[in-house]
Amino acid sequence: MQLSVAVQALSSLSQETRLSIFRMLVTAGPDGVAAGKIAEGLNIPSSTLSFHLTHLANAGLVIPKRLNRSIIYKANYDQMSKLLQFLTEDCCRGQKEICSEVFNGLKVLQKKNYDNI
Amino acid sequence: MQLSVAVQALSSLSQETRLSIFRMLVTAGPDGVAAGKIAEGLNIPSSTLSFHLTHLANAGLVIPKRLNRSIIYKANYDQMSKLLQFLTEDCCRGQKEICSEVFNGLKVLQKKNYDNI
DNA sequence: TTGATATTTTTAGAAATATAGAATAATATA
DNA sequence: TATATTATTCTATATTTCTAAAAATATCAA
Repeated sequence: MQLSVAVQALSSLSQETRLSIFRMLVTAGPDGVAAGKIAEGLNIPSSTLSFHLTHLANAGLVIPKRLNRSIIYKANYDQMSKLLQFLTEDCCRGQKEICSEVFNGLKVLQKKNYDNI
Repeated sequence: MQLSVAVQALSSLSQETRLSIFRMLVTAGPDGVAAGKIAEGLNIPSSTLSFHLTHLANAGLVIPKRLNRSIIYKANYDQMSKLLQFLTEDCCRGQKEICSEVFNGLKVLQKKNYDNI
């Protein structure tokens, strides 16, 4: 992932409403969440939400798909994975002082949950 | 790490100049880099640099320390570690589709370099 | 204490971002 | 076709962020 692309993704996540949207979509999983349900859950006007969803979609972090009258948004796991790889490997160069806790944390999640890692 | 703190850290890294500064400081390691050297390396005016260094310091991502006439900046490994933990564990909930590549990437770095992980 | 060096703070203007109401578009249903 | 539903785009306004020159501060050395 290029620096400029990473900046765009980071910029998208560096806003409380958008980070909350992304977290909601990760939690929701592959089914995604309709725009209206997101707006309801976060209690924000639809036009404000739409602005943020467009931002996230431009950064490649979410993917919209129309289903009847709704538009379903899903977290783009692949793009987030690439951002995390950029941060750990490219930006932090795998430095043990930075990455060992992350590594250990993921190892624990791996043991806890067969669905993870 | 709280959501609002994560947002502040992400916001700090979501700007090309600041991300470049942080990468330079990670690469430099524990010795850090003097403000003047950073400005020289990135070819930016000192006042502009100072603005960005203050931003990074407020986000806890860098730590300044005066040494004679210079001010040496170091990457704060601990804060970056916490941000990465927030992103992988709290935000992405350790989802295998997002985190397995990160996990594998760090495992490879672990094997390659005794200094890492 | 004067001058040189290193950096920050102040300041101001330009640019980008965020918010939300109103208008518009797409889809579904009676 | 008329109406309701769902969401986006347009628009205006408010706010924040970025840039960099100018002024101020801190340190050191002669």
